[in-house]
Amino acid sequence: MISEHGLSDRKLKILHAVIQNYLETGEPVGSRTISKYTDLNLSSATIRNEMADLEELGYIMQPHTSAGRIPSDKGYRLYVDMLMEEKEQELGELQEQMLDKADRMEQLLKQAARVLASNTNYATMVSTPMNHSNKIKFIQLSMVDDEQVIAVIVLGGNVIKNKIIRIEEPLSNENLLKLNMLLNTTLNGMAIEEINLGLIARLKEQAGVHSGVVSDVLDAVADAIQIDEDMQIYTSGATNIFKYPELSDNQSAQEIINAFEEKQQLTELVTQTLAKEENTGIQVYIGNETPVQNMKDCSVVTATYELGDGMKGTIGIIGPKRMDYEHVLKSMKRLQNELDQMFHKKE
Amino acid sequence: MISEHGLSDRKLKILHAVIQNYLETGEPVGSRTISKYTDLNLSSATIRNEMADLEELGYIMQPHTSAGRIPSDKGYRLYVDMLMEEKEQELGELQEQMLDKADRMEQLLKQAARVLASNTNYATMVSTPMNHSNKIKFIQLSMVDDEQVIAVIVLGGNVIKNKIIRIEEPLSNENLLKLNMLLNTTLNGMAIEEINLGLIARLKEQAGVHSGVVSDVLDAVADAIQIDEDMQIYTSGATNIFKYPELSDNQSAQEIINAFEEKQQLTELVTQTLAKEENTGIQVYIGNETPVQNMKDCSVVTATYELGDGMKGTIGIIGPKRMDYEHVLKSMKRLQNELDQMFHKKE
DNA sequence: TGTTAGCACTCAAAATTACAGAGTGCTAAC
DNA sequence: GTTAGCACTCTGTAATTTTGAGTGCTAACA
Repeated sequence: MISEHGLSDRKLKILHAVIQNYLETGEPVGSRTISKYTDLNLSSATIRNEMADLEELGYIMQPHTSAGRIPSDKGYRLYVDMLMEEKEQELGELQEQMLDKADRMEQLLKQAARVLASNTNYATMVSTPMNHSNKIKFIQLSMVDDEQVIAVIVLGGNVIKNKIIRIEEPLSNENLLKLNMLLNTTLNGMAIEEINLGLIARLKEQAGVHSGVVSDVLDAVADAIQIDEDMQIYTSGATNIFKYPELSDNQSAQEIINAFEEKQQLTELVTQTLAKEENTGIQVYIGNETPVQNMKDCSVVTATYELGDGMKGTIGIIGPKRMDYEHVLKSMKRLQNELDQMFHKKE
Repeated sequence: MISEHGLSDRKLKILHAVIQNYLETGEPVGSRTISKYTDLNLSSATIRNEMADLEELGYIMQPHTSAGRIPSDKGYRLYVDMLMEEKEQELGELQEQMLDKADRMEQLLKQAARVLASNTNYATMVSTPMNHSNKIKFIQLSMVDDEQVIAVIVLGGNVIKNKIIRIEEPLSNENLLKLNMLLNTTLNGMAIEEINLGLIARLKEQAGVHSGVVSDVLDAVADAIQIDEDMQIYTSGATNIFKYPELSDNQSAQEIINAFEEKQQLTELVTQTLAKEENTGIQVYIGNETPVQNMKDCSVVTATYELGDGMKGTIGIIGPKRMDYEHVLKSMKRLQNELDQMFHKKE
């Protein structure tokens, strides 16, 4: 039985065994181990021959001449795509842990990252939902005192933006009312992309003397769409990488932790994840496949969750290439579901 | 010449030399090194005698029997308090680097942490200013749609808080106006501590049917004072600790980095720093003196900066005990000044 | 009396050696 | 096609030696 990757059934079984064994131990695995580990009833010598083939095909490799084999990125890829079966796992526990402190979204997401990290023993990240394409729901200007006006802008998913605007001379109540009216009638229900230069010019014209204020308000609106501005990323368990010797040398550890501290790179990961639409929304990057160069020695698993409003956020798990993919994918799916549920319950 | 610590001038010079040398190299320093390093013109044997005394007095210690000496916490303390002279340093550069991207306070502080980290090669943190004791400047309720009201609260230092409040039935414009009036006349200019139960009861009574909304607004106000809620801590250069072998073993590195990731402990550090008022606002914690247990093998230097409005924030530098105190203190003072300047300029 | 030269001693770190064990590839026999 | 067997390779570890920096102490010196 040969499928498109050109591997015999027996080779597949051996590859599977090598990878599973390596996932557990983190040590190169030799032919003798496999010959006992599997139900193939083959001698180590036979296994050796097969393994030599598998190495030639690029699925496994030797760290040095007389060591066992470890999976290559290609090997992991085949494993994740085809070989792995998903584990069963006890449910409910995660949810309980999460509902515990979940009074605010921010807290909730932080907590989610934390639970996921302690649940998997890998490093995790959760991004706040992003207003991908969003509509203005409400705009309001109010005088704070004689010199300052505050602009409050509410967007689709109840995302709120403020801006304090300095003015030279106080606005009369009447004028304030007019401005509010003008802004709301013109902009409400409008998607941010629809606000173009023509519209802006028209608005300013109608605002007359107060065109300065209008342009400040529009600045605030512009800020609101700035993705990086309003996307927060919560991380947890970065130090988990120290549990895996292959990632704990100073060099790798520094790179990974740096990526976690300066969230810049994680932002990129989120962006890429959201861009690439897949069925389940779950993606696995192995080694060099990752969009984040600092994590080239890791595997990265990402998933998206939705708020219904078109708001999407990302969950990520970062661990060694020999991560427990079955467990991770399972946990990921559960968290995804639970976040979905929670947000829809709140809705 | 003997001062209150009971050390002869010569012993002081030797201690100074030991510490300075150790700061540079990170290696235990021996008597022969000192005898060459100083202008005392003493033989190594004499130095040895003095060093034995210094060890007995607890200022220096030996990692093992036949090694040189390293400073103890007590030794560092003496050094920081008395021995150290401040270095001259070229000015201007830091400011330029900072003004670069400083369009918003958040960005500014992030940038400050970053600059400080790259300038000192230690890990740094900057906390956003906190409204220690703050007054309500302005409250405004507005209808977003038929089911939701948004409450905007502006506090002393232009800190803005929002809360979206669900209501069962729409408020009429008139009622909204009344409520706004009521809230503003009652609460404006009021310090948060002044809002007590009596006041709340009175407010609710006056609000009549809408007492529910009032209590939601007050909840939002309560949130506003929650320190932890609105204090953000930005960190940078956590990976700098890997530059110092004495902190790079897995154990210590994990602890420190964990403190940086879960900001909880840093929050404590900030609180303590703000509580303890000193002349310059700069404090040095050496080893076990630190309020953060995870950093017991480090030295922590903190400073506060002010926004004039009674808003205070904290800057922190975390490094090995053998950190370059002169440089650090200098940098700290400069950053302190520059933040002060910037915020007052903006004011 | 304080300073110094000299020496025996200590200890950690580095280098050296030896050894065991895991694993391989190849060959020859089944 | 499978397997047993063997020679060979390589790593990791443990044991051992070497090296060198540094100390404390003693005795001589100014």
